[in-house]
Amino acid sequence: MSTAQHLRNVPIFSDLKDNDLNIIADKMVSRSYDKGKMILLEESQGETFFIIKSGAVKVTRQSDDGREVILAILGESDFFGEMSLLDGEGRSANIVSNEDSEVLTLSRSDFLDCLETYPKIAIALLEELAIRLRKSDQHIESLSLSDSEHRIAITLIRFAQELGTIKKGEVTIKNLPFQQDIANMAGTSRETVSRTIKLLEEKNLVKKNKKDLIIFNFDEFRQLF
Amino acid sequence: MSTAQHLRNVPIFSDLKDNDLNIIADKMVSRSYDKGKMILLEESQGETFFIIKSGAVKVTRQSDDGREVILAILGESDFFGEMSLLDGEGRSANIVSNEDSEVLTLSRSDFLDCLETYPKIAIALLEELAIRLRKSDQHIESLSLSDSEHRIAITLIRFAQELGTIKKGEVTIKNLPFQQDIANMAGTSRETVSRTIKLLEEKNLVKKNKKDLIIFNFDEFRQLF
DNA sequence: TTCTCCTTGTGATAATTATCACAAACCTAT
DNA sequence: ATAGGTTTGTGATAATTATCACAAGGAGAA
Repeated sequence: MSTAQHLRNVPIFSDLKDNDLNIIADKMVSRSYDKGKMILLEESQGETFFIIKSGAVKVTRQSDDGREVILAILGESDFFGEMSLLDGEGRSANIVSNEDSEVLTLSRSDFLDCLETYPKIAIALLEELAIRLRKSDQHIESLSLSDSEHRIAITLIRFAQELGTIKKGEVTIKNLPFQQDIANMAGTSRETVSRTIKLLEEKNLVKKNKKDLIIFNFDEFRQLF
Repeated sequence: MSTAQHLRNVPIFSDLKDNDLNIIADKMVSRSYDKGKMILLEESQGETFFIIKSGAVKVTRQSDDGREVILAILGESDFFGEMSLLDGEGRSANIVSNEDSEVLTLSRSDFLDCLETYPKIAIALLEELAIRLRKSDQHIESLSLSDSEHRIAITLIRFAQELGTIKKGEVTIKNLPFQQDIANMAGTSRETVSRTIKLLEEKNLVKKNKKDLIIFNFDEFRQLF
């Protein structure tokens, strides 16, 4: 698939005319990262905008003693790197390739030019940031007000929405992330994740199947948490 | 002060020419809210953009059983209401007037017109949203990885940065918010806030003075937490 | 297959923090 | 100044969750 065709799938570019899309596509450079590779380091200066062509990345922050929080997992057609381009501050998070991934990159100046030239892109980007902010707010709420069972369930809901496939009310999350990653998203410990998923199974809300997790009744499940 | 003069202080409008500023100012309507009044209700449809002319507001989310998280406290020249205008979703938070406040409002369509007409506003707004997202990320990190002492200290640092006055390394937070509000921001209980502030006083890091709180050495304090 | 490494399950225990219950301190208006 | 309403301080206790320790399970390499 051509670069322009990839961009077509990215919400912030989808409003553009073919012609304009090609102009931008020409400025982009493709890079690949093996699973586990660090793509962006916290603290470093932000000079690049990234769009995920294939694969997935983890957005994380780390404390001094090495524990990490996972802020988000981004997949195909998602983008990152925009924050420090926009506000000029250093990176606020690490980005690690979560599978072998290919990304398209745009330099700082080309990115900012784009925004000036195509107001529609800026507006679409605003929309996307608003969505992310909304998710962050929900995340903060759940960390502040919910116990670990709820937080873990909410994390599973997030995965279901992003990686799940629905089949008459039943959602299957293929390749559920490791318990440690779920714990790092839910702000709890690995052991608590293990115990809680067992609890949810005992309540007949979910079922594990090898590396997959099935949520029997997704609507009811969301209702509950 | 005229509406246009107020807008001049708002970062997202500060790049505009006087002329354009006046055009926008003409479209704005002023409203006032007494302390404690609900300005925006979670779940309701978002149709208005707000700029704070004077006073302060609390951005909160509430759980079913009535407990609340405070996501932010916004003051003069800050704005809110943009999120649901941008992504079309319902409100994601409540806004409550925290003091008697005056706000300027802009209708949905005027706001969106502004963004189309003045790309600079859209870019400045992107910048502001990036800053907010960054703060949210930090907030999530601290809720996930820190114990209550750290979270409370971080909350005090936030207040110091937003409401504090510095005097040779010493920051005074005038009119420290209620312990209950601090607790709702830090994701802990009111009692824990009381005990923790006492602890910080015993460590000679801060001192209470009536309704004010003094952080003796702000740089060191930030270092520690 | 078998060995090794990584991931998961689970009990026991410790640590942290919430909750409850008041008393004390502080405001504000009469 | 006093009364009534808020806000804060503090002990005792309970609940939740982290941590430690290790067994068991699974996946991939030799």
